[in-house]
This record gives sequence, C-alpha cells and structure tokens, in this order.
Amino acid sequence: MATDGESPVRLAAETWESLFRAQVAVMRKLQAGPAFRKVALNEYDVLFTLSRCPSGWLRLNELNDNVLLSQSSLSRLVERLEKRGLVARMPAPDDGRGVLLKLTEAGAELQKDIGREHVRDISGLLGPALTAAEQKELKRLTEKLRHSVGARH
Amino acid sequence: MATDGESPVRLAAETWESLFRAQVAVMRKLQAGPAFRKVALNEYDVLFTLSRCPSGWLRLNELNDNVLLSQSSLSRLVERLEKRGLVARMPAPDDGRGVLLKLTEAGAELQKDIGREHVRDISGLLGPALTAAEQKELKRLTEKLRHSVGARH
DNA sequence: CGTCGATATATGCATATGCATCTAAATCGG
DNA sequence: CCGATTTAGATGCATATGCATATATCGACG
Repeated sequence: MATDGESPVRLAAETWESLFRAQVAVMRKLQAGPAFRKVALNEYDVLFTLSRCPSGWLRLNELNDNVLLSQSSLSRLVERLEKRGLVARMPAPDDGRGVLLKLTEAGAELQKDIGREHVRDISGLLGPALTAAEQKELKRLTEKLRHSVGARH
Repeated sequence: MATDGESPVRLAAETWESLFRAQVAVMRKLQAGPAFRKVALNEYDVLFTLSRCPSGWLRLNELNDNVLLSQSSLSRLVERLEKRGLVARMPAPDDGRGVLLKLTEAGAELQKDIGREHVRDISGLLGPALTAAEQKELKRLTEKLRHSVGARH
C-alpha cells in the first residue's frame, strides 16, 4: 500500500519536523540581529499584526490567534507595550468585555523601523536559500497548511 | 525588473511570515493536545532529539542548536529533566568542560509514548491539509532552507 | 425580566527564561 | 611551558510565561 516505502503518517511527521527546525534556524538568526534588542519577538509580532490591521483597531482575542502565547501572557505583554507608550487601549464599543488596541504614533514608528531591518534580514536568509519560484511554492504550501489547520471549528 | 509585480525582498518577507504563521497555527493545535500535559514543548524537543541521537549521548551545546532556547535556559531545562529522572548526565571524556546527555529508560519510555501521540496529531493536521506530494515538496523546501541558513559560518 | 452558562480580559502565584557574569578547561602564540 | 583568548556550562537576578481563578459582560432561555 505504501506508495514508495514511506507511510503517510511518517511523511507528515518528517514534514512537520523539517518545517519546525527550519523555523527555529531562521528565528535564531533573526533574533541574533540588532533589531530585537529593543523589543522581544512576541512584542514585535504584536506591533506588526496591529500595523497590518486595516481599521487600525484590533481585539485582544483576535490578536491572540496570531501569537503563540497564552491569553494571560498576551494580556500582560500588551500591558507592557502600553506602559512603554507603543500601543493604546480602548474598551470595545459593542462589547463591554472587550478591549480594542491600536498602535500609537511611537509604536507605528518603531514597528516600521524594526520592520525594515527585519525584512532585510529575512531576505538575506531566504534569498540565498531558495529561488523565487521555490519561495512562492513554500508560501503557497504554508498558506494552505495554515488555512486548513486554522479552519477547524 | 520585477518579474511579476513583486520584489524579491517582499516575496521573502511574505514567505517567511507565511511559514511562521503556519508553524504557530500547527503548534497551537499540538500544544492543546493531552500529550503536552506531562512535558512542555521544549522539554519534549530535548527528549526527542536525544532519542534520535545515534550514539545515545549528545553534547549540551549540540543540543542547543536544535532548540530555540538560550544556553542558560537549556542548562536549567536539562537540570529539571535530570531531577525528574528522564535524562542522565556524564562529563565528556575528551573535553573537561563538556557534558554528555542521554535518555534514561524512563525518559526513552516517555518520549516514545508522547511521540506516538504527537505523530498521530501531526498526521491529523497535515494529512487533510496537503497531499503527499505537497508534503514532500514542503519537506524538501524547508530542509533546503534550514540547511542554507544553518550553514552560515 | 432573572438565572445560567459561555466568553473576554485581568490577576495571584509558581515556574521558566534571558542577560550578564562566573568558573573551569581547552586552544593559541610565543 | 606560560600567559592570553576562547569555549562549555552553571548561576544570580530580574522579568516573562502559564495555570488556575476572579471579575464582568454577553446571550440564551424559561
């Protein structure tokens, strides 16, 4: 039944491990750069996500879907960012429990600064590793994976 | 100059973001499973890496390449695993500074138990998302990426 | 309308993590 | 062979994180 000596389960496991290790390797390099001296990875991730938000405002729980952090940790991370003047909070108008977030001027500025450097670093890592066609395929496959996994329920 | 309206730098950034988000999405699901009730992700990662080590023994600093943890954190993580009786330490015979690690019986047992469940979960996530051919391609691309990134210096 | 379960966020507390630094051993240059 | 530099790990200390839980609002239902 095996198509070529490898079970589907094993293939999935190996694929995941490879994806995970590649992520670790790239992340290690990125974190070593000077960009992450000012904000930690997860903090930057929050700033980045907010910067990409069309309306400018984003709910805390929606933010939590993007970041690999528990709800409580995200709550405190945002608290720190607020204390540093990088994000602003506002009670959600349509839901008394909710909190809306957006970048302050300073936060947007910082995100852009770090983002530029970040993007350069990424390009320096992926560029020599994969052709443009390969990057597109990698992007397509990971998008498909993310979509499928996130779609459950 | 742009081949189809997208700069290489932008493509690299988008590819990396997609890879990263996919990793977060999958990891979130995996962590939610009962497998990670007994050991944290990084702890399992150490057990797994040790289980795959041909000689059985692995240097602490080599281990550190696999895991996204600082040296000091890994040192303490291993200390905890040792206290729990899951790994054993031994001074490196050829280097008085070094430490060698291997799984204990209990550690190997636990790794296998969790590993089985882990692999099932992974298969349940990747299987419906990507065809076998796509998984192979994803594996190939991430291996290439990891190799290229890790190879620097 | 009042009660009940679900959802969004915050907080107390124990633990994990990272940075800077320390110690010891290896390596290099004379 | 000796001193200087580098490398492997461990440790003090401040901070970040997660789990369990608290608080408040929401939504459904009788």
